Parts: sequence; C-alpha cells; structure tokens
Amino acid sequence: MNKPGESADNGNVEAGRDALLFGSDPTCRIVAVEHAEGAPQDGDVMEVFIRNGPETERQAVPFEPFLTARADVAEECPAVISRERLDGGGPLDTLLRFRSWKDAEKARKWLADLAKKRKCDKRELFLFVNDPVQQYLLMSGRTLFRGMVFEDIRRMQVDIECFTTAGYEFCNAERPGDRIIAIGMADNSGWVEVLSGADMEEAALISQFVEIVKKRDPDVIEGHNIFNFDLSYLAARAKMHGIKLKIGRDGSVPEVRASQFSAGERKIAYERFDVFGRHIVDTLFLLHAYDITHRSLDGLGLKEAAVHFGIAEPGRVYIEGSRISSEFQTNPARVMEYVRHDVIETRRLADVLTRSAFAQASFLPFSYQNVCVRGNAAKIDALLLREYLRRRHSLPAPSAQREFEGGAADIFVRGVVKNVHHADVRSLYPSLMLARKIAPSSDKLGVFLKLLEHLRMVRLDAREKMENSRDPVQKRHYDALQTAFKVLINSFYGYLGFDQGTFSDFDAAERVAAEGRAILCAMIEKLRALGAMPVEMDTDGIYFVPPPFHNDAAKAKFRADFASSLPSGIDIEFDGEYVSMFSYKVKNYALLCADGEIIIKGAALKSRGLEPFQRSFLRELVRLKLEGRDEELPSLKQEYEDAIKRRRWPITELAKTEVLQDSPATYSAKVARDGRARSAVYELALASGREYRAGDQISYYVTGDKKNVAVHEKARLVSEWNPDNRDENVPYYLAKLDALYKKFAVTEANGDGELDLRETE
DNA sequence: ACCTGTGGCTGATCAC
DNA sequence: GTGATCAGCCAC
Repeated sequence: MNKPGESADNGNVEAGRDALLFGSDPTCRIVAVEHAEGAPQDGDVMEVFIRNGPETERQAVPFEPFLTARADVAEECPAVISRERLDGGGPLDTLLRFRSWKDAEKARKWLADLAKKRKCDKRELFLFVNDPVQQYLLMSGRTLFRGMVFEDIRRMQVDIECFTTAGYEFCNAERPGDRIIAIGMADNSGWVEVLSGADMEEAALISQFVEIVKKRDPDVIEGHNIFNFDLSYLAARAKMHGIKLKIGRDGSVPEVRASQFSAGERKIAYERFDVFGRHIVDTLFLLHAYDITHRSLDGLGLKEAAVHFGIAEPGRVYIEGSRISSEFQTNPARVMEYVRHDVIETRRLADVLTRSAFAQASFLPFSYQNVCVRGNAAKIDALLLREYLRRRHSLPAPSAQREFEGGAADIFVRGVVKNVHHADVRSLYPSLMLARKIAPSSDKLGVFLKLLEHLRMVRLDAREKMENSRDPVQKRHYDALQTAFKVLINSFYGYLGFDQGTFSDFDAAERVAAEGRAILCAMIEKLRALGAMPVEMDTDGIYFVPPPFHNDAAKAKFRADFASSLPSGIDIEFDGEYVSMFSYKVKNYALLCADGEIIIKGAALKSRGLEPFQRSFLRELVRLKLEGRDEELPSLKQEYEDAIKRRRWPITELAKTEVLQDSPATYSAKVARDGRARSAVYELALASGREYRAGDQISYYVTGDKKNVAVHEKARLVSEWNPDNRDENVPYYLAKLDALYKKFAVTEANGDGELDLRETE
C-alpha cells in the first residue's frame, strides 16, 4: 500500500500513466478536495483529504484561482495578482491569477459585462472554469483516487422511510403528521444499521444519523433518489426540529442549490447537495445513464434495478409504497427489515453502477461527485484544457454552432427475411478521425488525436489486464477502467459538434460523418457486387443476406473479399448471423437468433411510449412472424381482444408511463405563451395537487366509452384506479390493438408466395 | 447553472 | 378528415 503523497508507479495497477491522460502530479490516495476561503490578506486554500489506512489526513494547500483572457482585456481586468503570457498566438493568450475565489468572480463579472457592452460572445474574451475544485485539479495536475482501487474508498449508503398522513399517497416533509420513521445505513465494510422510529422520536433519529456519519466518516454517501428524496427530506425535517445537519468533514452543513442532471434526452431537476469533504452519489442518475445506452430496464426503481442486475436480496421483505405507514403502525419491525433490505440492495446497485465513475475520477480533473453528474463531452473538454494549461498554451474561442449532416440510414427490403448476417465497421468514427487525421482546427498542439490514440491504447491494455487477472478485485478494476475509456472514446466525435466545447469544430464533425457515409455506401455496393442482398443499414453497420455458400471456404472467401475492399485503418467485423429478420422500417427491426432468442430494435416496436399490452402483443406477434407461424396471428389477436373486452388485466397493462420533461409550471407557461399542445401527463400532474418536477414519472390510463377521445381530457392516474369499478375505455384500447394488428400482422400478398419480401423504391 | 452528436418513427394535438 | 407540428423515445 502506498503512503500518502507517494507515487504509485511501483508496478501497481496505475502503471503506465502519463500527464496527458492521468495528470502530471503523482500524489496518491486523495479522496476529496474542497475549497476554503482564507482571510482577505492570506488568500484561499484547498483542503486536500488523503486516505491513509483508517485515517483521513487533511492538508491545506495554497490556491490561486485563474482565468484565461484576451491580452487587451486582461490589461484592464480588476483584482488580478499576476499575468502570464500563453504561447501559440491563440485568442485567449493571457493567464490571470487571483488571490481568492471572490476576486476571480469579480473579474469574471467585469469581463462578462464588458462582453455585453461590446455585444460579443463572452467566450471571445475569456474562459472561466466555474468550480474551484475543478480549477485546482486542472492546474495542479492532481486527481482523486490515484493509486487506489474501488474497495479502498469508504462508501456509505442511506435510505429513509417516511410516515404519510392517511389519505395521502406521497410523502411531504412540510405536511403536519408526516415524519421520518426509519433511516437505513450501510457501508462497504458490510455494516448495516437501521434506526427505528418505533424506538425514538424523529429528532433523535436525525441526530443519531448525523453522529453515525461523523463516526464512520465515509468518503462517499450513496442512495437511490438520494438528492430529490432522502437528503431533501432529511434537511427539511432537521430544519423543522432546529437540528443542524452537520455531516461535513469540517462539521459544516450541506450546501444546497437547484441543479439539473441530464442523460441523453432526459433532464432531471434536482436539489444538489454538497457536503464538505465527501461526495454524494445518486444511483438513480447512474441508472438513467445506464438505461439510455441499454434501454432494457422495466423501470427505474430500486426494486426493478435489483432484479435486472440479479442483486436482489433473497427473501426480501416487500411492502407496497402506499402501505408503509399502516404497516409501521401494526408491525414496525417488518418495516425496519424492509429498510434493511433496501439499503443492502442500494449498496449492491452502487457496486455495479459506480465502478466506472470511480475509474474516471482517477484520471479526470473533477470531483467524484461531478464525475457522476457531468457529461462525456465536458470530460473530454477538461482533459484538453488540462493539457493546454500544463503546456501554457493559449486557448481558442469556440466556433459558431451550426447544424451538420450525420450518419446514413436506409432500408432496402421490408418484411421477413431468412438467413441474415450483420457486418459493422469497428468503431467507425474514432477510426476515421485517426486514419484521416480529422481534429479540431483550433487544436494547435494536436492534443485531440493524441488523446484519442492514447485512450485506445490504454483501453486495449486494460482489457488485456482484465482478461489476465486472477484476482476478482483486479479484474473488476480493469473492467471498470476499460469501460471508462471506451465511453470517452465514443464521445470524441460528439465533442466536435458540442457547441460549448472549447475546441468544438463543426466542419470537422461534418467531415467525419460524411466520410462515414461514403464508407457505408461503398460497403453496400461491394456487397451487391459479391452477390449479397443488403436489407438495412445504419451509420456503421449493414444487415444483409449473403450469397449462397456451398462450404465454409466459400463463406470465408466472401468475407475476406468484402473486408479487403475497405480502406486501410477501417476494419470490418462480422458480428452476427440470424435465422430470420423482420425488417420493418429504418432503425426498426427484429432478429431471431439460432438459440430462439429474439432481439427487438426501434421505437416503433419496443418504445416505452407504448402501453405494456401493446409491447407484449408486438413481442408475440414478431415471434410468430419470425418463426413463420403467420396462421396463428388471428388467434393471438383474439386472445388480446378478449382480455380487453372482459377487463381481465390489471390496469398497468393498459397504462402509459411517461417522464415529465419539464416541471408542470414550465409546461403551463409553454401552453400559455407558445401554444404548446396540451398533454395528458402534465394535466394530471397539475390536477393532482402534488409537487412534481422534471424527471418524475407518471402512469395513466384513458377512460370514457368512445374510441375517439381527447386523451388529455379523459386520462386518469393509475394510482386512482379502482379495481372494483373499472372505467378504462374499452373501445379506445380495442381500436389501438386493431391498428397495431393492421400495421404489423397484415402483409401484402406477393407473387411467388415465397419470401415475404418487397423491394422498396 | 447545466449541457456529446444526427437520423427516424409514432401518437397526440390542433388549425384548417 | 387531413396535414403539419411537436414531444417522446429509440438506433447508432
């Protein structure tokens, strides 16, 4: 084990690092960095927390905030203590330093006002990194967690349960009568404890929680929906009791501010909590990020996630959310057991989801908490920035945003096709950028491609080490590392078109996509020339029916001929052979594997915008079609029709679940101001009387007795459904089923009656 | 205060 | 009814 402050390069897991990717300062085992204001004459400091076995050492180091600016405005800028000229003749060529964060903010404001006065983009005048911790890590070349493995940090999990006043389904910290009845806590040493509201008053529960956090001194506090529920509820109740939530490493209370997390198209409003010397990690956010790439979850709850990842506590106690309060009154011990299981599952979920974030934190200039909430392009930007600052090179002003054409997608054959193979280009965009040297024109030092090349190398290295490791800790460590590298590699193209990126270059992004399209089109031509029949293509891959092979040698020859037709640096991979394919529309298809498994792709076939009964109907329909059992389709439809007519399913089968993209207030404003169309989920949220925010999910079904209804007028919350007096709109749902059947099951007759193929124009 | 990109399909709403 | 438009979800 390394002593604090010592280099880790003695053959341990982080060997082979360099300044470009890993930062220039070799200090190991830093678990947190926090900014602290000094006395006005002394200047600010950074508190650096270093894990030294069971001890957490604390060092205060000087910190001078900085910004970079154009030389002429840098001259006039107030509160500056030093000016340094940067090389290379780029627009932002002066490095300014300040005594304190307050001074730096004063300067930033002055510069922003100047930009406004001159009516120019402020990024043409200066660049300010709006986070002292990030500034410190950027300039010092330090990172968190260097020389550590995941198991070295102290992670605590928290889960609270609340008592809800009769008649209300949801907790509300401000409602009289509502209160905390249990606080579950666990950590990665295996310790678990549940503080019970049956044994003590709420105030005592909260005080004990604070004491335990202090005593066990975790580096990280984890929870599922911890920002928008556990911490905000705890804070509200603590305030009510006049208790200070002193869980900071310096005894301070958390700082709270409104913030937003985004993953793909999802944006989640949340109360950001910052606890001094610790990191707060919400597994719900990480689960959203996972779901964006995999889209395989049934839901985003802890229970669903636990089942999905196979980590559910065997024989766990399960209590429906709305029954917690009544259960607590009759059988509090059972509620405590339930919380115990929840907090254990939270720990396991975090074990799965946070490893790659931990690995990222060991080389990115971000706090661990920020690694978990920031996007990939922002991370690439930080790596580029760190290298430019290290080499004291001037920085560009970003290029103006514009739209550009992306990847090619097309469909050539619709219907059921037998014997379909798939070929794709191995990491097309990164390969193109490297092979054709496509990089931001403003990147005078050539860091972009060097970084990309380097990441590829270290990823291969990590993957090899993973495969060769016997020790499961090491194996998982390298797996997390190679995943972290892969995610970044795949974001380099997106970075080029990221308007906030310091080195964004839309011409370069356009060129990458254009060359990608050219390669894909050439592949289609070549397949046809070799006697194959392309079925569908998208961006970097093609589904096709190969020419008939008489033996393995013929198949190998076909593949070799195809692969060798591609330019150098572009490698092809034959990564799938399928019994049959149901090709519906571009980006929408289903595949039947040899082992009977069915893979469904596309919004039209598996969108969560579809009600569960439609999704399962489509799944069964697609299977029948892929297996050539079309004659069974009518009875499948009959079965579903009967279930709807006789109201045999629970309402959840008919309900739609949607995520609120905006807060209800924002929606109302859009309706009033921009004439936004009304939407059922928001109307329900507004009518419910409960506080909803962006990112919340709502399930509803449609009532009435005519098939054509305005959904937003006839929608009803699933939670208000009465199984003894069912009111779902049977004609409406029958019509939906019928439309679905007509769309997918009824296929055009075709001449020879053989393959259900139809060449599209 | 926060933020990787484009392409494509669908259902709901709303003006015509 | 019909077409345009938007929001939501998904592929890569």
